[in-house]
Amino acid sequence: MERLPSFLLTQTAMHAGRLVTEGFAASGGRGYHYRLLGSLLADGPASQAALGRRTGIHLSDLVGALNELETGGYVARSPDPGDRRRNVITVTEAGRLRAAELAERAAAIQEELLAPLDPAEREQFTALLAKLYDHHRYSAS
Amino acid sequence: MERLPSFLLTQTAMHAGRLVTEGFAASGGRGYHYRLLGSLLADGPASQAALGRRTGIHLSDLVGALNELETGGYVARSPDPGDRRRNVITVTEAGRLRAAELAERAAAIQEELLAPLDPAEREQFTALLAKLYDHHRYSAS
DNA sequence: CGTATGTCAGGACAACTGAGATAG
DNA sequence: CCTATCTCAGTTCTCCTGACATAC
Repeated sequence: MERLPSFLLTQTAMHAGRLVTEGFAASGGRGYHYRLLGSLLADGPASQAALGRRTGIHLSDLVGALNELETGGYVARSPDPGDRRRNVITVTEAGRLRAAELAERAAAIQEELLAPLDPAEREQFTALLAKLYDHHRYSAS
Repeated sequence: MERLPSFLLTQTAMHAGRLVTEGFAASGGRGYHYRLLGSLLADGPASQAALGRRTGIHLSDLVGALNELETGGYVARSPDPGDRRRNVITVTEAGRLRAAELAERAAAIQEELLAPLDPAEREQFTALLAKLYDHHRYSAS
């Protein structure tokens, strides 16, 4: 049981989730904020639907997360002139600073999560996880 | 972002959780059932409080899961003669068969979860996860 | 007309909290 | 008196469903 991958995975992820929630809460943020700002900075402005597909965040939850980011002045919603159903989400200057702040937090969280692993093991672990993630991402749905 | 361990871990675990829930539901069971029967068979009968500590299942949730197992005739609750606050939980003969059935399911689930990894990678992955699990298990709390 | 988008209300599930009764 | 055990009611959190209005 203590060697069952599905068990180890879900238990460890639960702990990781707590680290993320608490780590970002210490900066007054949430994991979603980092994911969204990161995606917008890495791949450019996008509509909400596109953002949802990119980040894996559910459209229903996106609305709330973007409201929070907009209230903080970190992103702006502007109507897409080419398709009036869409909002184009862009990162503001404050959002850029905020993203850097959250990235620091994120790094600290990874450090805490992976503490017992040496650099080679961390690399291995991440690579194996990515393999699983990609496999299930494309085989499901 | 797609390389961030905490992200990969929680996303992959979410998928694993679904595989577990669906896989066991196909046999009319739950992940908790397998965890509990497995722990009882591996480490012997126990009180509910001890079982909770062994399996990481919350005491409140244990009550319900044991009710289900008891209704199915897989475990028996009997008062502990040495401490009348306690129920001693034992596995019945039917429970033993049930555990074997669920173990088969569990094996199929691991196979599906780890499908893209070769045997050596599976071994590595499990060992690294166990290292993380143990670390956080004993450093937290 | 059918499909995509953004919004909202609420359901399902698991983890957790708090309170109680009983026993040590 | 304080702590441990078992039980249950109910909160919280995330993920998800369904419905709606609007625009393509």
